[in-house]
Amino acid sequence: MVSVPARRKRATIHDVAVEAGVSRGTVSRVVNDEPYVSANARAAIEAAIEKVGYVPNNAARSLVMQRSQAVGFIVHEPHSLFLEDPNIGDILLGANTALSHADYQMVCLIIDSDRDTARVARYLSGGFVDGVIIVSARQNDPITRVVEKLGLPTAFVGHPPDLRDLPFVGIDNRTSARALTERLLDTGRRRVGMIAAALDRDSGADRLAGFTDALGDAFDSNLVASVPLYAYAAGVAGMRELLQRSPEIDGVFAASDAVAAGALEALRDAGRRVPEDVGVVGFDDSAWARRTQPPLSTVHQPASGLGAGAAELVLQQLRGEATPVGGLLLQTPIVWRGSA
Amino acid sequence: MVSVPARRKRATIHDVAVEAGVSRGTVSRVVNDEPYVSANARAAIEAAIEKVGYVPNNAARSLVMQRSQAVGFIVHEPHSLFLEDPNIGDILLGANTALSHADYQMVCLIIDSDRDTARVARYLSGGFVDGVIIVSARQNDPITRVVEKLGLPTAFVGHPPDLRDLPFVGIDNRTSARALTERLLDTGRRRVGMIAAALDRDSGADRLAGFTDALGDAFDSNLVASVPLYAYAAGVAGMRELLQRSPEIDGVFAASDAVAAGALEALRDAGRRVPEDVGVVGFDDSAWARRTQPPLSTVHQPASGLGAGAAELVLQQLRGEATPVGGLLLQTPIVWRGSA
DNA sequence: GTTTATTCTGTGTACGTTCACAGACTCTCA
DNA sequence: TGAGAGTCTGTGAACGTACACAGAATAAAC
Repeated sequence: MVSVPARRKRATIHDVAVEAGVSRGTVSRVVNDEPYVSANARAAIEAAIEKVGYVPNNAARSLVMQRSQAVGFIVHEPHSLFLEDPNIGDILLGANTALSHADYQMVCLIIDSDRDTARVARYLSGGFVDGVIIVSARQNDPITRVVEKLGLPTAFVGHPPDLRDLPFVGIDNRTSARALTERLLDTGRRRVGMIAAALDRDSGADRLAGFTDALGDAFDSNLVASVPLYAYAAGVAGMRELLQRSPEIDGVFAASDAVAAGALEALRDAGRRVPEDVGVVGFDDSAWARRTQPPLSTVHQPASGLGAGAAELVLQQLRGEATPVGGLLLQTPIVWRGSA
Repeated sequence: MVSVPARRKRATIHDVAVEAGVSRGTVSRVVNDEPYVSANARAAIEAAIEKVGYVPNNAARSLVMQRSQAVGFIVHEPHSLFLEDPNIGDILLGANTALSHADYQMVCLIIDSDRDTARVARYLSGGFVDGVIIVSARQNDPITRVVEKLGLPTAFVGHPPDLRDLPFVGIDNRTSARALTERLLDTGRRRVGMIAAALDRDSGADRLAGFTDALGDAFDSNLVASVPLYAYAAGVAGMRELLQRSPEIDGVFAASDAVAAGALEALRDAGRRVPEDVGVVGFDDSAWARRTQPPLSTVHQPASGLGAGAAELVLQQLRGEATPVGGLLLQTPIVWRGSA
């Protein structure tokens, strides 16, 4: 007669205790690396753990410890953005690496509809996570409110404009834009313009401010075209506008790589050579940057660093440490390629 | 004197019971939508839940139910792939959507080093997840072995060559390649070649097989160039080789969009016009396809469908249902753009 | 040899659920 | 009226762990 190979029950701390001839408490102390365990007992318990194949039950541990050892990673974007924004994948990876290093698990929470919002809010209230990382929060975001009400340790990647006092990690758009523009000026360009984009966002406004900083007295508002989005088509339109207004233009700072790629097309159409006639720089070091002809000089987004930084900010709070006020601003190295 | 705003304790099922004047059991029945609850009691309990802000504690529930309501999403790739492969993000999204619809949570487990392998193996053994979705498993993968040993419900996105009997979801590379090639032939091309890539992978071999199927007797091995990787540079090299061997070539099936983009460059260098002189088709419908000049005709990868399919496969096993043998092969629509 | 400190160990309780069981209350029908 | 079926409700376990506490063993000091 063949016995049914019933799903073998997992070994508990009690099984280990019996096997090693000690009590639950002592096993618990060994498992949690606490002092006051004799060498004998420790050896016996370690052997017993190995023998019965013991792995601590997380649910039981969570229940008694009142924490889950998990951190939520909330992305509040339409699905399509995951495709378009190559950074989100790297942010996720960076956060995941930092969290797992600290023995925390990362749970992906993706919000794409109002139904999702409710589900995630419920999830957060359920104590499933000890903290959250929020990517691209919206202004007056319901999730942000839930998190605030629960007092959950939080870190934002990029910060919502209405919540300057919560911990966040971002890049210093203004300083980076300034450095990039200065480098462009150093190559001998005389008439440098900018295609500014998304001025309703912090990032867009700060990049323009950095450009203005770099030009100082030489700033000429006639050399700035403003487009609504960080998009290819917007770049084409913005460049045409600049060419019309200032045909003698010889340098362009595009607010993003996609915008820069569009600018390249408009310049090509207008018969200008890049970089000979006009130098072009982008921002983001996205996939665009390496695929344009010539490849773009741009500013590298330290995406995985952003993720790791946000994770670290959450972990700090979890450990009860203070977080830096005003957020964490990351360095953004300039990548010089062929376009300027 | 100001009282310390102590972290407010979460309401338990017991609090609800007291508030509603019933017992824990009855509340549990309402929460879990079980029958045999009077209308009175139900109303009182629902009001009480609202009032005390009760949300079930997952750890306690997991402990007694012996399950976690979570599914692991395992990606076994170097970090860089997350950047390069736009599909992984969509697969993740598709899986996440399907799982959360069934009230399961998705936990991201990314393996990038041997240390990660050990960590994830330990995690899986810890009963943190009820099932797993594995993306791009390797041959003889230690994680696959752990999963098998634990008898964890599993689904692969794309299947490792050595595990044909486990549930998987993939695309029908062969049929898709055949359909694409036939369509290319239908446009009147006489000498159609292929840049085959990654023949050591299922996908690469199947795409070549589909090409061969479509050509039938007209197949000419002289018109096939084989390159090691799905990469741009490989596409350039492959196309040069084909042009040298068969200068009269007027159609090319590139094994991926990246390869096709490389082929486009090689054709441009050789002074051939696309699509007038040579028709080019790619595979994947990746970001490349829309950025080349002209944009590529290609086969669309139903990435989010793959994720959703894998999730469904795991959920089926979780419900105790049978899974389709031989895996799930998804339809791949042809996207006809300017390159052929 | 007694006291005192130090190291080690076992036990009971609590965490917040679900589930099986037993009992109470309503109906219906003979 | 009483038996039986169907509906509803409360109670006591159990899940596997951490932690506080009490107590035993050992070592050190007088």
